[in-house]
Amino acid sequence: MAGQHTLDETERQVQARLGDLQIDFEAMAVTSNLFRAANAVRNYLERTVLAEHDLSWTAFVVLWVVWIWEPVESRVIAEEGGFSKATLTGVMQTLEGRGLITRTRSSKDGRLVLVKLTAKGRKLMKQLFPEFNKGERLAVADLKQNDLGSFADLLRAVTVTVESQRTN
Amino acid sequence: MAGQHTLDETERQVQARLGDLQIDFEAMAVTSNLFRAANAVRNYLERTVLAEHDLSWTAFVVLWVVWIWEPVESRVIAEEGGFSKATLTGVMQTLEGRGLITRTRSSKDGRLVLVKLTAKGRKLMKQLFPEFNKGERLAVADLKQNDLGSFADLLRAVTVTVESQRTN
DNA sequence: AAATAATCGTTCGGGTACGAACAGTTTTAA
DNA sequence: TTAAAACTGTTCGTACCCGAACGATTATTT
Repeated sequence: MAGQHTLDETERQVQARLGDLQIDFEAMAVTSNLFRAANAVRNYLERTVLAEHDLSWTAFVVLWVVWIWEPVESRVIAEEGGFSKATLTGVMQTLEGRGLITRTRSSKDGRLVLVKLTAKGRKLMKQLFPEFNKGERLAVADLKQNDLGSFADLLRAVTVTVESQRTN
Repeated sequence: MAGQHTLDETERQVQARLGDLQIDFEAMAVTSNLFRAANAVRNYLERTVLAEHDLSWTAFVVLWVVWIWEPVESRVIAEEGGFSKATLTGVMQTLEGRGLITRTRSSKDGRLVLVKLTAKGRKLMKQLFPEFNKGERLAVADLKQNDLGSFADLLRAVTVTVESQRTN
């Protein structure tokens, strides 16, 4: 477990520093555990499944999105993966250099770049994704099967709420 | 919303590429939504509350842990925050340069470094944390109050499961 | 006491990660 | 049909972020 301190102890310390200011400790617990969990799962999968294929988390997500939806515009990859276009450019340069994807400018709309997997990329994903999914299964192994659906729904609700706040 | 495609459509595409290979789609949905949610919340809070104080997410987490538990060893900060010692060193150098924390080598154990907030750091956190918590509250605003506790428990369970897998 | 092992924080190298500014393309206004 | 606005992907600068290797310190063996 990451934290050594109990939740109660943490709450006491926060109140000691803020006096009687109202703090929503349940919201605090959700966000802090959200990050701990996401980080833990990411680091675990990067160290095990992905390290064997010399891939970062983001590189894998890019490959996965392209694998499922190719040919696909850069913009869509960034949205689906949840990272910025700037980040995506760098990651795709790496993947293109390793011969896993190709980028071609669209003839319909000169602003768009269409991304596809190479044969090498497809072969990699066909082997890698089942291994990756095995890791995902392991990450939720201690949860009741019955909870998984509502768990995913809660996570989705957080995403929707927060993204509706975007100024754009 | 980040993804434009439905869950069903995604599952169909995956199966089309893997034939009859068994895939745990519920586990897949949990991890993918876990990251989407964590990323969305992080980016939102970085763009709003933290940007006003010119702080990154990680820098804030470091300040928060130190604020609550000072004086505290580097090792504990990395554990509580869920990032590596290497990452921590860089972030703390930034924070020390901005006069928000101090680092002193322990006299009891020459390997340890003890971290504290400066007066400036404490003043910052006293103002910043309530703002930050308001953002956290907003992120879970659309969830039923009744679900928050079990949601945090599910997240914690994932962390525990994954971290028990560490080879160490 | 001397050798060995364990622990801690830093450094190093490479790969993300972001917002802002940019150039090129397409769409919309006037 | 020009001019203005919107959109896409890249570049730039700065800051993370990690594992591995390292030097320093402390604990454990023998």
